[in-house]
Amino acid sequence: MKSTIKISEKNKDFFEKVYQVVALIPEGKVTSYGAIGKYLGSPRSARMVGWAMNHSVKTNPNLPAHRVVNRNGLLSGKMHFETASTMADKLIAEGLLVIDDQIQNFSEAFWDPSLELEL
DNA sequence: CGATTGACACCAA
DNA sequence: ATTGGTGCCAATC
Repeated sequence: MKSTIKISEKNKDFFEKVYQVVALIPEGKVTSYGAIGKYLGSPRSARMVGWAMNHSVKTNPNLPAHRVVNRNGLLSGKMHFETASTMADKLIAEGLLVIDDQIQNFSEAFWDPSLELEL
């Protein structure tokens, strides 16, 4: 069943939307920057999503940013966490298969907001 | 204000 | 299939 989130119009900032989507990522699932950007209407603004995440660590430390990886399912931003192993460790703890900072079952663990969520 | 950087993605060769 | 180059938008220097 679709969550039907519907990002409130109160979210005026692009970053807020990113935070919202990331916060809605179910445990054991992951998504990509491009998917989030696409969901927000800017499929080419993946870098922006990454930028938002970078700040999210300081602004929203509770945000499950470890569930956001690049298009390849690679834990590109693991170095931005408390420790370089925090990201992979959390993903593994959630049931994901992460080897060498690479999500093995990325295909089945992939969670596309554009598909799972209703705009 | 101009140039460079950044947790990326996509197209072309 | 792999590698290289270009585009995205905002922030920081």
